[in-house]
Amino acid sequence: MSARRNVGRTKTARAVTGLPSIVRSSEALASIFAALGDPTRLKLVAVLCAGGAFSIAQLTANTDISRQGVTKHLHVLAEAGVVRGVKQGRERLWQLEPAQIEEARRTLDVIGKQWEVALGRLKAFVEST
Amino acid sequence: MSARRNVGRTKTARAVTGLPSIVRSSEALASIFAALGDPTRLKLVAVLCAGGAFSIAQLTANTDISRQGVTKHLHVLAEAGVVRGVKQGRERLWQLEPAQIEEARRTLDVIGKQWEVALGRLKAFVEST
DNA sequence: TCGAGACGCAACTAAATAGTTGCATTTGAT
DNA sequence: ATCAAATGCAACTATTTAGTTGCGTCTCGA
Repeated sequence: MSARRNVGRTKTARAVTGLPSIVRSSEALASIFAALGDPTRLKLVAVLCAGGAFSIAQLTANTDISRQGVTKHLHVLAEAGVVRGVKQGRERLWQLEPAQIEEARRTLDVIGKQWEVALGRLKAFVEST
Repeated sequence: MSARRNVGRTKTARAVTGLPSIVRSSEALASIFAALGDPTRLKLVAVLCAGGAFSIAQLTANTDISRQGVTKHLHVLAEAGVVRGVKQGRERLWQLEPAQIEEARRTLDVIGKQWEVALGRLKAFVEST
């Protein structure tokens, strides 16, 4: 796979040196966003953020898909660390893992702030004629 | 598509009535998260959040994939409203659309806060024996 | 004007994903 | 002991997606 990569390369858009931990471990971060990037999973998270621990059967009742479908989505969320399931008797109870949500939020915060700062610099530069 | 939905339905995990605009328009929101849910696209966003406007050729120079691959990713980001491209001469310059980023951040904020509140209630309930 | 740089479009491939069905396993309650 | 509830596991299908190649178009500059 991959031959003749970078068709049309030019001057390289470096100059973006100070990017924090966004780029590093972008794999894990992207997996968090990807986990949230599906309507069904987003609804599951919305239900779970009520703070309780719900069984698969309970969570299935809110969706239009089969129990096994919900199970798959839960595993995707768990893989990304957004959610955690604990076996309790004959059912498995799922709950949010807020740390990962928090990390994603922080990332978006950084992106937004960087953008603001950059806009500020640009404005200052334009006005410094 | 879909036959025998909701296999194993039980009591329905309602009781989650006050969920704000997270569930509503979950399609659009999910598309934002999905757009960020890919390492290549996350890196593109990281570069763009430096505040400048970069051409496709420039952005391609930072990745391991072809120019057309980058173009596709940019279109995914644009579809989600995360990014915007403006034609300028013979090149198209892409820049961030911080409003969407902000909306995603706010959503994660709400989720986290709801979780905290719910945990607080749970703790209070447990201690109110 | 004409060549090269930057891009757009279309077709195609391979892999991932969402969703299903069917059946086996565990466990609580009668 | 036994039945039903709740889940787990595996195979399978269809759609989406990431990435490619090839070629055509537009536009700047010598």
